[in-house]
Amino acid sequence: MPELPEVETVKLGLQKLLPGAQVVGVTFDIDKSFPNTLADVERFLVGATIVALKRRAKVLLIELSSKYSLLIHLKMTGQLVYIKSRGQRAEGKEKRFGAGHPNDSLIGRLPDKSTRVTLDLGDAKLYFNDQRKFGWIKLIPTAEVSSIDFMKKLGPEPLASDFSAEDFRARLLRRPNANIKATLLDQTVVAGIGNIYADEGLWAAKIHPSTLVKNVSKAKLDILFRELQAVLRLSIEKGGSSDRNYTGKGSYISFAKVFRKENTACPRCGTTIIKTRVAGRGTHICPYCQKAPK
DNA sequence: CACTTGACCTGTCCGC
DNA sequence: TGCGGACAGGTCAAGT
Repeated sequence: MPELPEVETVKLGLQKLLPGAQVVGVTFDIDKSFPNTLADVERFLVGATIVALKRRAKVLLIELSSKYSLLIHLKMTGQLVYIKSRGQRAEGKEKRFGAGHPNDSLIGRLPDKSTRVTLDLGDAKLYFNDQRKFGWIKLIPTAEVSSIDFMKKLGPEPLASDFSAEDFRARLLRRPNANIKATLLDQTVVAGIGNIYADEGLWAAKIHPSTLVKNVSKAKLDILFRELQAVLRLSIEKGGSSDRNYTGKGSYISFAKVFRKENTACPRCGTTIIKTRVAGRGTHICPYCQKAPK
C-alpha cells in the first residue's frame, strides 16, 4: 500500500476537493471492505457533510458533520478516485489517489469490478477501488476513532515534532532480538513505515536489514532516525511513490536509491544493488554499504 | 513471551 | 499460446 507519504499525499489532494461536500448517496456491498450496517450508513453517512481530512499512520480519516468519521486503509492496492459528474466535468478534474490500479486507463468508466464503495457527492463521485480486497473502510464515531483496536496499537508518527531520536531508539529496542527491518515495519513500534521507506532508510543509514536491533549501535540508530525522517519528508514533498496516484505527481519513486533498483549501481559506491528477502518481504540492499551481520 | 511465517485476494509477469 | 509459480507498496492469525 501506500505508506505514510502516499496516504499523506492522498489526504493533501482530497483536502482541496472534499470539505464542504455533502454525501447524497452511497453504493457498497457489506463485506470485509465495509463492515458497517446499512442502517448505520444511512443514518451517519448519507446526508452528512465532509468536514475535514486527516491521517494517522497509513489510515485516512474523513470527518463528517454527523460526528462520525470514515476510516480508510488502502493496504496494497486500494485507491480513491474523485470524478466530477458528467456535464460538470472540466479538464483535469479526474483525480486518482493511492496505489496504482490496472484500470487507470478506464478512468471515467467507474465503477468497475474493483470498486468496493462509491460515495455520491452530488456534483462528483468518490470511488474506493481495491483489487486485492485487503483494504477497508469503517464508519466510526469520531470521538471513538483513537480507541479502536487498530488505532490504539499504533506507535508514534515518525514526523511528529515531539518524536525524538531517543524515543525512536527506545521503541526499536523493545524488540531487541528481531531484525531491524521487521521492527521498522512493525506499526506498533513506529507508525507509517512500509517496505519502500524501510529499505530506503536502512540503505541511507548503511544498516543491513537483517541486523538484530540490539546489534545496531546507538550512533547508527540515530542516523537511521534522521535518514528515515528525511526520506519520508522528501517523499511527501514529491507527492509520494505511487507511480500513477494522481496525474503528474508521485515522483518520489524516481528518487529512490535502492527500492526496485536491483541490478543498478549503488549511487554511493557503485556496487550493484541486489534484491533479497528479509522479514518475508522483497528487500533491496547495497551489499557493500550494508554488510550482512555474522 | 518474542519472533517468524503463512494467509488473506486478485492480477501480472516470467520461465518452461 | 498455455500453465504453474512467484510476487506485489500491509496486516493479522497461526506457528515455532
